[in-house]
Amino acid sequence: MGRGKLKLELMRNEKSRRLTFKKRKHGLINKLHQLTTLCDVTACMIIFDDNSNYHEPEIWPRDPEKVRRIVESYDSPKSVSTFGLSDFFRDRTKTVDEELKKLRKSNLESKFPIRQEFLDSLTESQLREFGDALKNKARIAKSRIEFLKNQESTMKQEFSSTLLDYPPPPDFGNLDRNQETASSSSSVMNQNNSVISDDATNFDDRHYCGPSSDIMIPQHYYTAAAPVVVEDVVLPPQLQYWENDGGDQEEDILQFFDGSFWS
Amino acid sequence: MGRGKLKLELMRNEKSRRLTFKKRKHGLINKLHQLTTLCDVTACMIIFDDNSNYHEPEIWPRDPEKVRRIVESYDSPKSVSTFGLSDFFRDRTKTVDEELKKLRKSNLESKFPIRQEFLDSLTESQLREFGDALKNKARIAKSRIEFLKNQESTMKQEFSSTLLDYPPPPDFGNLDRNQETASSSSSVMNQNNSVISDDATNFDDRHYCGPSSDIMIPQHYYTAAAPVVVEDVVLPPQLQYWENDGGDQEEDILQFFDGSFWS
DNA sequence: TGACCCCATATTTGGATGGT
DNA sequence: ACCATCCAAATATGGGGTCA
Repeated sequence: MGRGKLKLELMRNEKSRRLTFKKRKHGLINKLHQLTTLCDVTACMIIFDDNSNYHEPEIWPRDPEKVRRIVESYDSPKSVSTFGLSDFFRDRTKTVDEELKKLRKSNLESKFPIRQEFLDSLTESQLREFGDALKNKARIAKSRIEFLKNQESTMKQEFSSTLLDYPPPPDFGNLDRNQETASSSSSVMNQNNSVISDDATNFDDRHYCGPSSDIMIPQHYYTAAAPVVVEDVVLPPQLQYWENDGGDQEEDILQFFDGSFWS
Repeated sequence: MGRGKLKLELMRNEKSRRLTFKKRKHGLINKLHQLTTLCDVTACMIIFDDNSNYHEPEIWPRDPEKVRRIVESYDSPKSVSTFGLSDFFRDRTKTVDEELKKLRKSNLESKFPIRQEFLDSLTESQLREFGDALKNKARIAKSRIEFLKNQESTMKQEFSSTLLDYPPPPDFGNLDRNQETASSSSSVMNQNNSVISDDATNFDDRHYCGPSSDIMIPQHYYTAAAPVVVEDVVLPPQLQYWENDGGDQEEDILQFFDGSFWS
């Protein structure tokens, strides 16, 4: 016996259809989970069981917040300003929350560079989540850049070459509902943990991506290319093994910290 | 040989990781497609390839419009008013579009009941799409109802029993940017293709769901229960086989037309 | 690099059965 | 109705190859 081959059409038998639905749904979610962890990609899925009433949609990841985040970054160009790294700081436990809030404030006050102490303070899972938030942010900015690039090229402005000029440091206005202003320097890790000081040369293939904060970034700054400032950052203890692993994959977690995403 | 067992962790080898990603992504999309067609559910998936640059997110279904629709109905309570059946009428070919526009107008002018000619005019795939749109609409209204039910029960109003009173016919204001007003009657198929005339009795387990149009529905009407008007509708030719099939599954397509969704 | 093909095995899953 | 378990067939997919 075993089983017969399966035609790709709606299953006529209600009972087996429901059973199959549950089995396959489970398998599908399992496989999506595998895909994301095996290949380090972010993904989400929404499944409505239209037939059974009184049933919530099945989603993956389980956390609706994550789904929302992914979905938002999917149609990012429309909602750049509404997505913020602050999402990462939501729904923390009280103590961790306090600690992070403090860290965040100090982080903001020090004008956006990612601080060594900040990274050190995170557990691995927090760091992963932080990385995800950065990924989302990077994607949003990147798609925005692409969008504006296309817009620019179709407009065929004769001034397009001037876009590569070094823009004046943007003033991002009030941050975190306080009254300080911040400079435009943005700090990210690079792959070999070395220093690349900002000499304001060869930045033609990099783009300013804005600070990691949920503030509204003036649109025209996205159109301008700017050098990426890279500081020397030591990996936090939770990720040290990525360094010493000897494999060719240490960029896995670091990748979104370096400039390759923006090339 | 063959292959070794696979640990559920990030694949260290970049090459095989990318390869696996492609294979599994394909398999996943395939399986999602199978799930939806086999079990008649609506689902969507978004996969970002964070590592490779210059790459759009992979989505399923292919049509971004459909993804958008599903996603919107996922967080429906926030966007009830922005989702409309009119989505179904977008991106048609010119001729079909004209025809449908006409049909739509006549449909609206006849105050929302689904017209026989309208259903007849659709191809099977169009009909399926139409069904999907209805499903979405139903889901949105249903979740709205659930939300308000909960709201109501938590408020523990002493007037809650009055919610079952028959509400006055709502005036939905201007429709389709024209100046006509419409009655509240909503027409749906029922399972055995028979007539259930509106006698305004035993409607306690049904709820008014609003017309199938992208107009803003006054919120308080959702809180009121109302009878569902059901007219006699013959299945369009494309779906006749569902009737004569003799199986126990003829409700498969009809289900979202009858009132069972609202019980 | 990507697109396909092969193949041996790992994994999924229809269908049946039994329990509640 | 649901759920768990079993089993064998069907499928997915690592790893390797070839071609362009």
